[in-house]
Amino acid sequence: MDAFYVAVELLRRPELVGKPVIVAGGGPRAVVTTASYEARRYGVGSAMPVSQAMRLCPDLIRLPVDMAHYRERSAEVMRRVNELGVPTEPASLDEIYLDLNGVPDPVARMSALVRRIREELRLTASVGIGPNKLVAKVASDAEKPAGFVVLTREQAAERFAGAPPRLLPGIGPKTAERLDALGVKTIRDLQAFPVGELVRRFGEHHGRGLHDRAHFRSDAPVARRELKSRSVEETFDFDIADPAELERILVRQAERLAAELAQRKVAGRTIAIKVRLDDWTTYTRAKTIDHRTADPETIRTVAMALLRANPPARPVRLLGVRVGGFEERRAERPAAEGENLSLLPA
DNA sequence: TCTGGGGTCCTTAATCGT
DNA sequence: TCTGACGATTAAGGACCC
Repeated sequence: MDAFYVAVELLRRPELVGKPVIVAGGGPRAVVTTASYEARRYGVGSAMPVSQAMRLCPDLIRLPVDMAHYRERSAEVMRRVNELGVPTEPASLDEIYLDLNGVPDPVARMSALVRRIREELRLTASVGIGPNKLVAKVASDAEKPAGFVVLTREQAAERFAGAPPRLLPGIGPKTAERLDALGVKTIRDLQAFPVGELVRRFGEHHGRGLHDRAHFRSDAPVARRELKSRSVEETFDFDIADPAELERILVRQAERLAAELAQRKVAGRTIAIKVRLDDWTTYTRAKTIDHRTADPETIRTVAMALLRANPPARPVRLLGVRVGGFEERRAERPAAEGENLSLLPA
């Protein structure tokens, strides 16, 4: 979906259409969640501090985040997507992969879908069609908004050859910087870079991944993914140094998190806290217990023990709690002769 | 008035059992 | 009893994505 949160907001604020608009959190430390295309012309973009965005565009209109509403509108979109009856993989509220293998005329089906979304929901979507998720993703981004790009792997490798490596998903600021230092300025440079050298410098996995990506090779299946962890975290408007206050906040977060786990009917074995200090140093501390839990008392007690064992040395900017390890623990070890598997812990 | 919140995946290191 | 290989698990940090 194109500028999804803003687009949804503009449906109820039609007088703002055509103006530079952002959806952003409140408070002095908020960042931009989504910017309208008009705002982007000023250089405003996602993840930018709102303070900076306002400096770039003083007339910027700032709307608060209303996730519950975006979730509802997203469900309306996703219902229409899923009516195609093909395997899907939601990537977020506003992105979804479809496995169109075996679908007779995928281009026609997808343009009909986009038309439906436009006419029934008054929202615009962009589509990328390709032989794998990587090509589809980059193609869908290429002509936003309302783009519709169909490419083979070879066409993608040629069409984006002149673009910076940063265009490829998985290559972020750090990797782009390291590649730049190696003289790799474009995807073409990356395509030509010896894979052995990439492996030597970035490691087996990442190195080979960079080479494959540059050539738009990808074999990740379209498959729905299970939730692995759930967390609650909060950046304070003002840094907090008082340990008692931090503990009160942690208790609230633990209880909120437990409620969400219960609602989703999941439970986990690993409980972790996250602390970000005023100088932006961040640490996490985790403890894995012998059973899965969603119990507020347990989560609160473990989180509190982790905080007390690791008291922040400076004022705290962010505090959070996480529960992970949802999946069933499975003994991979082959059974010894005569061993009774049924006596093993779950 | 620098830098959110909710996630995933990978790497590295330590530890433990067979 | 010691040693090494190896696989699994845990912990911590970091890169990346929307």
